[in-house]
Amino acid sequence: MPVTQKALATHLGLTVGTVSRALNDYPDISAETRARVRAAADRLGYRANQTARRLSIGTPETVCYLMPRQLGAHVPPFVAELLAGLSDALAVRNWDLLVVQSEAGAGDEETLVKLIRSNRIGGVVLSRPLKTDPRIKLLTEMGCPFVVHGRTASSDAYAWYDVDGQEAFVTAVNHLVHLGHRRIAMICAPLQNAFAQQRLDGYRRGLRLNALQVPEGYLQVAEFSDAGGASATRILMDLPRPPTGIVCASDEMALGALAAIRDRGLEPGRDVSVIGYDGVHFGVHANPPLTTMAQPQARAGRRLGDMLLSLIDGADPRTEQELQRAHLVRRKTDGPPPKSVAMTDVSIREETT
Amino acid sequence: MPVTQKALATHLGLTVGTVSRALNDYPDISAETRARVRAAADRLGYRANQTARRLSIGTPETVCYLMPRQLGAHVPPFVAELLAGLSDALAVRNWDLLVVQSEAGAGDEETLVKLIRSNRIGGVVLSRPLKTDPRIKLLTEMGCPFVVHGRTASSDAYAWYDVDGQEAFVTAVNHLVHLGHRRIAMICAPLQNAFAQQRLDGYRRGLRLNALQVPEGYLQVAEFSDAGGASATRILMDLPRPPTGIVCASDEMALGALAAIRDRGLEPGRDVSVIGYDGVHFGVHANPPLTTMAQPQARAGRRLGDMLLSLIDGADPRTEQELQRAHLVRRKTDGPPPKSVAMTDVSIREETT
DNA sequence: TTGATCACCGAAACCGGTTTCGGTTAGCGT
DNA sequence: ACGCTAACCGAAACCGGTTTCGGTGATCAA
Repeated sequence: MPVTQKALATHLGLTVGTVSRALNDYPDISAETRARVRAAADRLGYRANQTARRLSIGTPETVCYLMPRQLGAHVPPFVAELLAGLSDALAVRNWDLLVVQSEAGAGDEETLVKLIRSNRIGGVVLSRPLKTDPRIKLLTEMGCPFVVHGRTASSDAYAWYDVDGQEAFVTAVNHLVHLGHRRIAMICAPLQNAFAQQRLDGYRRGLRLNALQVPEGYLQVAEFSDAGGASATRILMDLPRPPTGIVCASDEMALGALAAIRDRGLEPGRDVSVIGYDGVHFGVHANPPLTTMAQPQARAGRRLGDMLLSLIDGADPRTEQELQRAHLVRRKTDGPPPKSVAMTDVSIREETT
Repeated sequence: MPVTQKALATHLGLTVGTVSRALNDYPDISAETRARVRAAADRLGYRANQTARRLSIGTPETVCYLMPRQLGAHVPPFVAELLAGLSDALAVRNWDLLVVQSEAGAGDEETLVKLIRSNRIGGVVLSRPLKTDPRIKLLTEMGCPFVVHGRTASSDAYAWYDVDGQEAFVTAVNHLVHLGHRRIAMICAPLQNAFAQQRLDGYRRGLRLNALQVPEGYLQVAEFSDAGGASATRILMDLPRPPTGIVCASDEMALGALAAIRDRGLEPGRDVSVIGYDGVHFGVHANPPLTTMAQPQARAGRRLGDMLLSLIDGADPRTEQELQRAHLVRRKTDGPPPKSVAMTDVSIREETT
C-alpha cells in the first residue's frame, strides 16, 4: 500500500490539487508551500502513481521495441546492446521501454494494432524490416510514431537509422579485388529481408565497378545462420570454377563458411578469402580470426531512442534519418588468391574482355 | 483518437458500465446484449485503454527485467534469449515486459524503489545477483514479487531459477582428472558475483573429491571478459609448474585462454586442456572448437516468467525454485595431458601422498 | 471605506475504464 | 389484481492523478 497523493494532501492539510501543482512547479503555488510539499513528499517516500498520471496526461510514456525473431533461429546478437542504448535514451525522460516479440511475416500486425489501440505505447522501434514491410505501412496509417532500425526501398517517408550495407559490400568486394581476386562469390540471406537486398546490391555494384560479372552460381542465398553459410559454401566449392573470395551477409554465415572451407582441407585466408559482416566481437576468436565489415553498434540504440522521442515531440520523420558507415576490419581470413588460380584467372579475363 | 468505451456505449445506446460488463463476461448481461456489444466492439476496432483499465483494477500488469550491465563490458549474451522467453510467458496473460538496466553495485536500488513506489511494475526478474545483493533485500522488504535468475548464499526465502554451477565445475574437474590431468587451474570471475563463487566452490570440491589440492597461483580471478581470460592464462603459463588443464568461469574467458595458449605456441586440447562454461553457440567456431559446460538457456526466460506470474498469484516463493543441470559438451579443447608432463605429474603425486 | 488586483489555494471536472448498487421490467404464482 | 422474484441494465462511485475554474484573503490605490 504505497502512499498516495491524497494521503500526502491530508497529511499536509492541503488538497490533492494543490499538492499536484506544487510538485509540478505551478507558478500559483507559494515557494513556502512548494517546499513543504516537497519535504513531506520525500519524507513519506511519495511517488506519483504512473498509471494514474499517464491516464490523466493522456500518453502512455512508453515505447515498444519489436524484437525480431525468426522462428527456430536465435535472437540476433545486436538486440541486447540495442536495448541497452534504447533504455538509456528513454531514461532521460522517464519513458518506459516495452519489449515485444515480432515476426514480420506472421500476422504480427494484429498484435501491433492491439498495442496501439489499447494506448499502451506512444512509439515503436522496429528492427530488420522486410523489403516491403506491412508493419511500416500499418504504423504510418495509424499515425503511430516509429523509427526503423534498417531501411526499406521506400525509406523517404519515415525515420530510420541504418548502416550502409550496400557501400559496405562495395568496399568488401573492392578489397578482395585489390588483393587480386577475380572470382568473388556472395552468400546472402533470404531476400525478403531489406538488409539482404542492400548487401546483395552492394556486391553486384562492387563487381560491376571492377568490370567483373557474377558468374553462374556465385550468388548463394542461404538460411541466415552458420549452418546456412556452411552449406552454401559447400555448393560454391563444388562448382567447376570455385570462387577464391566469398563475401557473406553476416559474420555468423561467414563462420559457417570458414568451417566448410576447413572441412575441405583448405585454409581460409590463404586458399579462399572470406569477409563477414557485422563485426561481432567473437570474430577475433574464429579460426582463423574473421575479417569483417564492422558496424558501430553501440550508437544504434541510443540514436534510435533519441530519434523516436523527437518524432513524438513532433519532428518531421524525414529529418530523422541517419546512415552510418561500416568499416573493414582486417583480420586473417582475407589475402591474395592462390597463385595457380590467379594465373588461370588472368587468362579467363582476357578471354572474356 | 482511438475509439473509447463511451463512444461505443452511445453508439449502442447503452451505458459504459453495461458495455464494460458485457465485454468482461459478467453474468448479469443477456447473451444477446453481450453479442451486440462484442460485434460493435470489433467492428469499430475498440480496445480498452490499458492505462485506464490498469488504474481501475489496481495492478500495472507489467513486470520488469533488470538487465545486468557491468560498465564498460557488453551485455551478456543470454539476455536476448531470456527476454524472448520472458515475453512469451507474459504474453499468455497480456502482461507487459519492461526492460530496465541495472548495475547491482552502483546505487541502483533507488531506481528500483522509484519503480515500485510509482506503481509501474507488479514484479521483477533479476539476473546475476551478487553474493549479497542489496536488490534482493530491497525487493523482499518492499513486498514486491520477484524471481532471481541465479542464486545467492541465502536463497531459501525467495524464488529463483538457476543452473547448478557448482556441480558443473565438479563435472568439469572430474572430466579432466579422468583424462589424466593432475594440475588443474581455474580462471574465475570477480567473486562478488554469486555465480562466480558457486563455480569456484565446484572447482575446489572437484579437486578435493579427487584428492587434489589447489596449487599456489592456480586460482586466477580475472576481469569477466576474453581479455581477462587471456591475461589470467598468461599468468598461469608463467608459473614454474603451469597447469595442464584450465576450467573457466565462462566461454568468453575460455576463448581468451585459447588465444593466450596459442600465442605461446601451444595447442589447446593437446598441450593444455580448456573447459568453458555457458555453451554459447559460437564455441563450435573457436580455434579449436571449445569444450564447455552447456546450460539449457532456452527454458530460462519462459520458466522465470511463469514462476513470477505464480508468485503474483500468491504462490509461496519457496515452492518456486528450479535448479537445472549443465552438461559437458566435448569438442576439441579437452584431451589427455602431454606425456612428459603426465610422467612428471605421477612422480609428484607420489611425492606428495 | 471601498473597490480592484493579485497571490494562493480549494473544489470539481476529467482521463477511461471497473464495479457496486439500486431500480425497472417482465414473468410468475396465488 | 397483486406481490415477489429474477433478469437486465442505468447511475454513480471509484482508481489516483492533472488541470481548470472560481473563491478567499490580503494588499493596495483611490
